[in-house]
Amino acid sequence: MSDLDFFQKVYEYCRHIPYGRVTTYGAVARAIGSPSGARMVGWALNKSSSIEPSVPAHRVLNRIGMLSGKKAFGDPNLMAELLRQEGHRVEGDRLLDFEESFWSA
DNA sequence: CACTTGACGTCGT
DNA sequence: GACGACGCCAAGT
Repeated sequence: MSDLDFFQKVYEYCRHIPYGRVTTYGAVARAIGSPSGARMVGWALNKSSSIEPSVPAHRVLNRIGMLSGKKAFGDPNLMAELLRQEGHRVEGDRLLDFEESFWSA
C-alpha cells in the first residue's frame, strides 16, 4: 500500500465515486488508511485541479454535506452547479440530499 | 528553521 | 442541541 502516495490514493478513491453520489473527506481518509487525515484529503483535492485525469472533487464534501471547497473550483458557484447538474438539491453551500446520496466503498 | 494556515473531525462545555 | 476549543498532517511564507 506504500507504493501509492497519499494524494494518489485520494484521487483514485474519488474516481470510484459513482455519478450522482457523494462522500466525505473523513470517509475517504479512513478508506485509504488515514482516519485523521481528513484535512490532507482536502489538500490533495485542491491540488487535483493540476493533475490528470480530472478528479470529481465536487462529489467530496465535509461531514455535514457542506461545500467547504467550492471556492477552489475557480468559480464559487461551479461546485454547486455541478452537484445540481447531477440531480442533487443544493441550498447555499449545503447539500440537502447529502445523506441520501452518500456513497461509501 | 519556526510559525501560520487550511476543501476536517471529534470531544468538551 | 448549539458553540467553542483541540488535535492531525502537510505545505506555504
